[in-house]
Formats: sequence, structure tokens, C-alpha cells
Amino acid sequence: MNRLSSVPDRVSPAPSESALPMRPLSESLPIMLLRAREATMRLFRPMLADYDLTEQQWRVLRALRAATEPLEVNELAEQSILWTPSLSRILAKLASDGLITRSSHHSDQRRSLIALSPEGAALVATIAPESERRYNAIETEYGSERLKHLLVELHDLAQLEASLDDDAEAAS
Amino acid sequence: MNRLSSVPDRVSPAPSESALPMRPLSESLPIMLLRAREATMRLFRPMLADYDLTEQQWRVLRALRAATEPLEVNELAEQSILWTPSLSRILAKLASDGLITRSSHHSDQRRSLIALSPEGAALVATIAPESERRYNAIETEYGSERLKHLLVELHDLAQLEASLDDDAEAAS
DNA sequence: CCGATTTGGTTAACATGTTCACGATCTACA
DNA sequence: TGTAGATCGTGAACATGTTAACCAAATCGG
Repeated sequence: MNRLSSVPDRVSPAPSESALPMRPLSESLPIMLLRAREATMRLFRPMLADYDLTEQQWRVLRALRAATEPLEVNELAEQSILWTPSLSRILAKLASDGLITRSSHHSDQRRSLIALSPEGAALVATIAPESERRYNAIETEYGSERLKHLLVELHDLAQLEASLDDDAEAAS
Repeated sequence: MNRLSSVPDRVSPAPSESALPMRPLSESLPIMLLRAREATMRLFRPMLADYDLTEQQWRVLRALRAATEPLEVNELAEQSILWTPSLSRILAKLASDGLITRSSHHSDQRRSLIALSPEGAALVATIAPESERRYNAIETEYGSERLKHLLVELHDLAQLEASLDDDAEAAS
């Protein structure tokens, strides 16, 4: 169970000076993902603030716009990367702001279907061009091909963990 | 309150084939960064829950462990990727839990210096090996060289935006 | 030496992250 | 066909994200 003593870490050249194995923050994937995301979001936040939208509200609106049909709350949560309790609150706000509409499923009374209202669609249409403009600035600066490759890597990373986390739980 | 009687399909106007320019979510860098991060964090969350730590508290403890000297709140915020108001609350909690200690700067009474307490250091030492074990699982599954390359790309991305966001503000 | 400005850190207020639990369905199946 | 169990969405509770306001201490300009 406990084989932590005297394990010479061959991977990275030792943290500070101590013997404890601990990856420096700059080599931690979750941390670097967060740092990179924080850096990119700095570009979009001022734009969203102009329209009184949060990042998350904007993700929801974009997911709804990309859909060809009204989405169930579950699907919407998956696509906008939100926990359903968070989404629940966000939908309440967006509905009271008149940006979305809710309808109910024909055969299942538990489900509700979410769609953009005309106002919501108009708002997305207004913001989209500016969003793309800022995105293109990143693309230009970072490199188009490089960015494309990075997206593929991130996609794979997101897929890969689904199997791993079962393993981890089983191993504990 | 009331239910929509008959719901025509075209509540939301613009399907994905429309002329509006809008990148699909799977090609959005901030979103894919978030998705990838979410996937990796799924592996660590159960571990942190076992020790009653949040992601953020863990980042703070790790940053303090990596430091050779007590850190100012500003520095600590930068390294643990937290806004100072969030960090302020977190430090209050960590202090009341006895995991950190605060001292004050000699020449500047505004600054306070943060360090791990012996209990905090012991906790980090306990968790670190398990954390590394889980990290290695990712490394193995995803590929060591591939991961190394990804970290470099993320590092560059995080650097690059610092100049861009000034441009964006100037352009607005 | 003093007032204006800047800086370090906290508080406030609102929105979201995250886990747990609940209530209302819906489904399986004995 | 009734009921245990699964599913969908939401409410509650606490921690953090995020912006703005604020206080106190430090620095700048005159």
C-alpha cells in the first residue's frame, strides 16, 4: 500500500530541494489547462460584459444556437459543460430575461425542452461576429495550423479520461 | 404557470446551416480547454474529497510547498491561479484549519506572508504520492512525449495572450 | 512635509461550481 | 398492477468566480 519512501523521481529534476515527489505547477496538466483557458478568456470577457452576459450564459446561448431543435436540460448541460444544478439557475435567469423559452416533452413530463427565444437568437446574432473577430486574433497570433492541432489534442484528452476514471475508482 | 399548447418546430430561427458566422463549440479553444480540464479533474476530485480539500485549496497548498520562502498574497494568487478575493477567503479557511500560517512583512505593513504550517506540510506530503500516481496514469494513457508537447503548447498559449488583450481593449 | 495617487488586501454582492438530497415522474418486473 | 428502483430536474448549502467598492499603508509630486 505504502511504497512512497525513497523513490527517486526520475521524471522531473526534483521539486525544490526536498525529497518529496511533487510535480511543479508548471508541469501539471490541469493547472496549465486552467492557465491557458484563463489567458484566452481574458480576451472575451470584456465583450461579454458589454452585453451583460457571463461566460456560462454565453455558452448556453451558443449551444442552443448550434442546435437544430430544442434541447433537453441534460443535453444542454453536456454541451455547455455545466452541472445541471448550475444550469438550472442559469436557465431561470435567461428565461426571466426573455432570452430562452421552455416547453415540455410530449411523452415524458419530467423533461423540459429549451430553445432560444427570438430575442435570444437576435442577441447571439449580434455578438457572434465580434466573438469571431476576437477568436481570429488568437488564431492569427498563435498560428492556425498549430491551433487546429491543439484542438485535436484537447479533444483526445477529453475523450480518453472517460475510461480512466473508472479504472481509478476500481483501483481505490 | 401556463403551458404552450402547440409548439411549432421553428421557435428557434437559425439552424446550423444559416449564414451567421459562428464557430461550433467543438472548435472553440476556451471550450475545449474547459472540457479537457474537466476530464482530467475527474481523476483527482475523488482523492481531494477524501481529504476534504477543494481543488483550489489544493492548488494553494501545492504552491506554498513549491516555494522556498513564505509568499505574499499577490504572488500566491498568481501561482495558484486565483483572484485575490477568492484567495482571501480560502486563506481564512486554511488558517482556521491550521494548515497555513501568516506573518507580516518587515518594511511594508500592508503585505502579509503566507507559509505552510507543519500540519499543512504533512498533509501535502501525505497526498502528493497518490496525486503523482494518478497523474502517471494519465501520462501512461495519453503518452509521455505527447503530454510534454501539450504542456509546451499550453505554456505558449498562456504567455501569448498577455500582449493580445491590450490590443483588443485598444481596438474597442 | 502634505495632499493626490497608487498599491496590497479584504469585504460585498451576485453568479456559478459542486455535492447531496428531494420530489415527481417513468420503467422494469415480480 | 403495484412497487422498488432509475431518471429528470430542481432546491439547499457551502466554496469559489468575478467585479466593484473600500480601507489602510506606501509612494509620488510638488
